[in-house]
Amino acid sequence: MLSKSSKYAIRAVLFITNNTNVKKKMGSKQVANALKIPAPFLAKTLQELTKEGIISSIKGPHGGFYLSKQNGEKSLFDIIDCIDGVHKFEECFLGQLECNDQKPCVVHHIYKPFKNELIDKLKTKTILEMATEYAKDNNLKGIL
Amino acid sequence: MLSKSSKYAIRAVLFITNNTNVKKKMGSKQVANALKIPAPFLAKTLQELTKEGIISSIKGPHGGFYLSKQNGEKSLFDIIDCIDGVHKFEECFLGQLECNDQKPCVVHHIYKPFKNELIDKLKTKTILEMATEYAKDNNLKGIL
DNA sequence: TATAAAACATGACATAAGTCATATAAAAAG
DNA sequence: CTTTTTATATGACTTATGTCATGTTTTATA
Repeated sequence: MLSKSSKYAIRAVLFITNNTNVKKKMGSKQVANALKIPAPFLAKTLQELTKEGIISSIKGPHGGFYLSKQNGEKSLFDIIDCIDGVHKFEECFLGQLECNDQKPCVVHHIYKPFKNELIDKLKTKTILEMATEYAKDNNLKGIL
Repeated sequence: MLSKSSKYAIRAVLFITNNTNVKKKMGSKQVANALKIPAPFLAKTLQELTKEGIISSIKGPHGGFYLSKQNGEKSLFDIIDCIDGVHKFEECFLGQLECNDQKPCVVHHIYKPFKNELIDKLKTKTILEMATEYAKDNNLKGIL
């Protein structure tokens, strides 16, 4: 469903959220290592996110990527929109051109509520909230 | 999530189920036209399904693809297994190497029940049952 | 038995997705 | 003001997926 780029982006942003602040930035290679993601590929992705204002970056020594307060108010949906575009969620699970309550594909009534719940969470929760939830569910203590 | 091939295959098999029998077969081009699927591509896919015994075919004039009684007892999961392989369903929605109840990704608890319900339906219901359900939900009368 | 209709088989081509490499620009630090 | 560190920008390369084209085999039918 999501492209690898989007998946990488989401995981990277959550990681950056939980491990940086304005004082303590992080290079793309560090993130790539921690998440086992190909480094040059992630670098490009992080740049796109920076351009869209979803994360922040500073060049030069002790530079790197970090999350500003403003950045934290964005949503994971914004990330997907930035990388893949939104249409990902509008397609029928089985690829039917038309698929709705009147002309449903054979898994429509299973897929629809999942999709709605998913989109709702991705849109409603902020990046900061998501990162906090992640840290809690995985028993991570504070900032690294 | 599913590849285009799998989606094409599932839709084609359901269509064939509802529109053929041993006496009345159907060419791959007809199916392709009806479903707006690229014809030569579908032809290849239908051949793979035939080889796996998921659908049946007869060569020569008035030949074509059709569903035998035996074929109808297979499941949509068998189709996916044949085309994509099963691992499609084993991956984390966000691509984490490890993702389970102890170390969940941020949408794990939304994705998991959906996946379970989906797999259960795809495995449990026969092709024939699925095709019947489809026809009913879409108000299709009998065989074409 | 010759012809035609269809599946079958193979492979070439196109496109997109993902990966990697190189060069440039900015900024901190000495 | 030079060096070093890091982001930024660009593009080449690889792989997988999807699309299309060609020829071969089988079988009904005339």
